[in-house]
Amino acid sequence: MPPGLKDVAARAGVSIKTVSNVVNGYVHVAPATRARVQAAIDALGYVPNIAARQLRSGRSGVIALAVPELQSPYFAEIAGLIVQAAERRSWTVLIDQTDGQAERERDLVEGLRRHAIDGLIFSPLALAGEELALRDGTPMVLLGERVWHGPADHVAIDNTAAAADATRHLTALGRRRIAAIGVQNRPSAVTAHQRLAGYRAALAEAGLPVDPALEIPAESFHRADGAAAMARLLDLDSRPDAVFCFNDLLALGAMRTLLSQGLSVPGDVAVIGFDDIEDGRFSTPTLSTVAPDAPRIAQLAVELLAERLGEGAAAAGAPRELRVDHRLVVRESTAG
Amino acid sequence: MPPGLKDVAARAGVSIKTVSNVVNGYVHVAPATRARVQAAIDALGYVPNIAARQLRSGRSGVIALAVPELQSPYFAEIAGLIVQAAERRSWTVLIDQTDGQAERERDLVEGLRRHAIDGLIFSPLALAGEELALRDGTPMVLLGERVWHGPADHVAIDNTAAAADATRHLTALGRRRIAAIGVQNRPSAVTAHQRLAGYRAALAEAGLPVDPALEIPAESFHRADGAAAMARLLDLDSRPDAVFCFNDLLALGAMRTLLSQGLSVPGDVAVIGFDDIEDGRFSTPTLSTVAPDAPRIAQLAVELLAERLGEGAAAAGAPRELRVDHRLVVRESTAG
DNA sequence: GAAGGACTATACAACGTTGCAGGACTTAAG
DNA sequence: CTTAAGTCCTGCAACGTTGTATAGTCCTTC
Repeated sequence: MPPGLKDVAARAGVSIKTVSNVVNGYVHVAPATRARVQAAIDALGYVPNIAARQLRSGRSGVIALAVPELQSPYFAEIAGLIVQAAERRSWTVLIDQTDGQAERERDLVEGLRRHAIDGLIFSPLALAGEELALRDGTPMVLLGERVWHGPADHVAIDNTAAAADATRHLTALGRRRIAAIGVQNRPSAVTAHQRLAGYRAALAEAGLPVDPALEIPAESFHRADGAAAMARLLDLDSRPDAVFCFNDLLALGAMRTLLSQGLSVPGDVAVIGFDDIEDGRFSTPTLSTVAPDAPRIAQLAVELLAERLGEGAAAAGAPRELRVDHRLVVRESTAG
Repeated sequence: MPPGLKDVAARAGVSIKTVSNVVNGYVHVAPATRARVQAAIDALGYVPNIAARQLRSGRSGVIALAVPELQSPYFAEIAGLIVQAAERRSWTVLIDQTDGQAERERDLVEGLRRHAIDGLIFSPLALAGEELALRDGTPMVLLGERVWHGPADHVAIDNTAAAADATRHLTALGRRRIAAIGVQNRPSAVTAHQRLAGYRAALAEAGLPVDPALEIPAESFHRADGAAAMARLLDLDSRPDAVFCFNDLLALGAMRTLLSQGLSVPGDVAVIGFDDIEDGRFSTPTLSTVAPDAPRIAQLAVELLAERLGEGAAAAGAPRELRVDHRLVVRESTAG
């Protein structure tokens, strides 16, 4: 029903291939012919059929982005930024939610969509290591720490250093009983492991003991988990005077528990989070946090993919691991 | 490079079409043949090529969802729900951010992707009315109030009634100077118009005057806009004792300004929002709001699209407009 | 014992596009 | 004047899939 090259060609009185050449900006087309073809294109409202183009060329112009969940502000922000970065290369981004389920992550890597996408930007939660190696030739960029050594590029901040920075900020304020919220034991929870490591390192640096009772696990990284974890901390004989939460949502949940118990933040307990989501800039009190350079993460992820998709040279190089900066953002929840 | 029907057929010693029949679950295939073909499929790791399938059938199995911005929790939630609903029909959702720019909305409706998607769920911000009529045969479902009378289905809550409910809640608490934040004059800002209408209706109902000084505009519906609008209200000679914000982000921003000025919520000023995003359940104080039945909106939108995509009958019916329920959620920001 | 139907499998064409090979013509170089 | 190079355009084949048409086999049923 919609017009194809054939219809345009008929109207302009040229061959199908010539129309194709005009559409693709091939140089050796006489200006007069080009104009005539263009007029026909405009008149008919011709739009190239992507499916046919892809079938022919193998490229779809679509990259997939797989994140655990869009509802989480951090991932929503990253997604938005990646869409913008991809747009500059006129790529379309197909966003997938894995809900952190291994099965869905696997489906994505192996599954139906394999032909439909040129590349994949993946923020794995459940899958770790070699399981991801299943993927065939399609280039993949992983967001987050390097969890395996297959042929995929990585873009991440230095989680351990960043967590240490956050914790060090608390020790510098003179806090002595500093809790951590967000510990996860699953082997694939690399991010949590590294933030825990950074936390412990900063404690050691300040000569403070590591107290297992202050390291609170969290099933997932949502406000409710943070609220529940804080409640557990308040049940302790001697409650902490500061908390480092492995992300901002946990921190917001923790603050909610503190404030609803009549405690003051940062008076009684200082709270610091991780991610610098917008919520933390408008909460009461505003939330101190560690801000990863999210725009840069997005930009680099897309660039790495573009290199892999580029012709020859860079396409086959060794997997790369790129570090992105982070910075400490001090707000009311830890400020004097 | 990846195996096709041809390769599977060769390995199983059958025709290409027979493999196709097995893949598509055609009934009249002898069990033995089916098993042999399936074995070949598994052995080769065959995955159907969607592009070819689409080229042949005209259907891509992809629907597009266009929202103003993913960063906004309400849209992120809707997007997540729609992805889930679409998954049950094994559709893939292509999420587009329009950033509320007319041009991007237009591109989407007319543009390149026209062939690539079977249907479109659209939450328009900048475009109104007949401009959307440009779209050819592709079915479209609009989220939000009916802004035109072209051939598209609509799914929305009754914004006017919901806004009146929120405002009525404030009058019932005995508040007399009730402000509104989020007024927009653009003709396409239908949602804002209707919430304003509901607000005014509830004031009238309570015998309160409409005071233009209390109707504060907002460029967009983000926390920063809410914070700025609240600051303007606090500059008034006599400040309001309650605020109805047209969404929760505005409300969170407004609360931030109030609390940072040392005012109490709801003691000095009661605040109510709209959307029931998660942030409001963990803010301090927790935020009263109007909760649209988002899961139902998502479900209906996908169902309507499915009907239009279905064979014959329902596909060509008159455009429908579906109402979804909402309910008032009272939390600390308005509770005694 | 013949006619009809259900079952099983195949071949061919087509979807809309682009790469390749090549033809016809023009201009520049020797 | 011949050859080479450049320009402009065209036809054919192929990408991987599925709908239609067809044909052979086997089982009913009268």
